[in-house]
Amino acid sequence: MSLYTIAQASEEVDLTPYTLRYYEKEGLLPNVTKDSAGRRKYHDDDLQRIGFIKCLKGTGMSLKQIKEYGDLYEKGKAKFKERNAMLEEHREKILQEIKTQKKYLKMVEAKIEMKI
Amino acid sequence: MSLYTIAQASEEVDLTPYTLRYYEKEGLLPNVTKDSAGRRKYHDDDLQRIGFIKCLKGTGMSLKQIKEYGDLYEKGKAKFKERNAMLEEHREKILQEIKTQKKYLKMVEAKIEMKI
DNA sequence: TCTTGACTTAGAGTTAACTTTAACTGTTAG
DNA sequence: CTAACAGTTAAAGTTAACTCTAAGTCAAGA
Repeated sequence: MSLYTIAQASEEVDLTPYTLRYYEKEGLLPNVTKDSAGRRKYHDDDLQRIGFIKCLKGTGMSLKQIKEYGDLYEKGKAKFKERNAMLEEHREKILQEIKTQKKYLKMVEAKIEMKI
Repeated sequence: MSLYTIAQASEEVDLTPYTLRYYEKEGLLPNVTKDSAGRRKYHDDDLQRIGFIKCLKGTGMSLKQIKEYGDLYEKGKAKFKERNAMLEEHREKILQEIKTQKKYLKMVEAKIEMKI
């Protein structure tokens, strides 16, 4: 299968239909098409894009920034540099965040071991 | 020094005075005292507690849950088991989150390397 | 044909976590 | 003594990211 209704796409990417429509309204999913009755049809490309949106969001990027990234993506090669710079900056943020999480993990473990 | 005004405490823990008052209102800081003029005085204990709140919050625990944990903490030894169970569950959540972050990091790095 | 159910829209409502405002009080420097 | 300042309170406002409602459309099955 390579076309999905909103319910199927929703299932596939584990986001509610509400959220998918919201992302689209916010301009994060510019390529979702509609059938003759006006119902959304999601393509594999759309699902991949949603997967990457979830990745960016899950690592703390705001929807606003994700839209900026997506907008650059839409402009193709012309904006490749700018787009990759965003990703590289974000990569650093993730690395930093993992470090912080590890530090916090140690704090929680210390508290567990404290037994008071 | 071992007593801090709200401004000093705020500086120390890197949260605004607004946030400190808000945390207190939400019951997360039950031991902050006031001087004769009604102004808050933060003790080292309070700062430590705020530090641990930041740890829990930074690893995705909601203020509501943090309050629950704090409330158990206030009950001392009586609630030690329950409290530690919370921490151990949270520990698993952090471990899972670190895994997810690493997966997402790989996705971002793959996208950077893609050069398209 | 009727009705059921999944979709559509615009716009309102919700939640968490702050953040600010307004009106006020007590402390301190000149 | 007084002006500036740092604090106080209750309550309203803000923001991000959903989440839901209401009113309507369309296709498919009994």
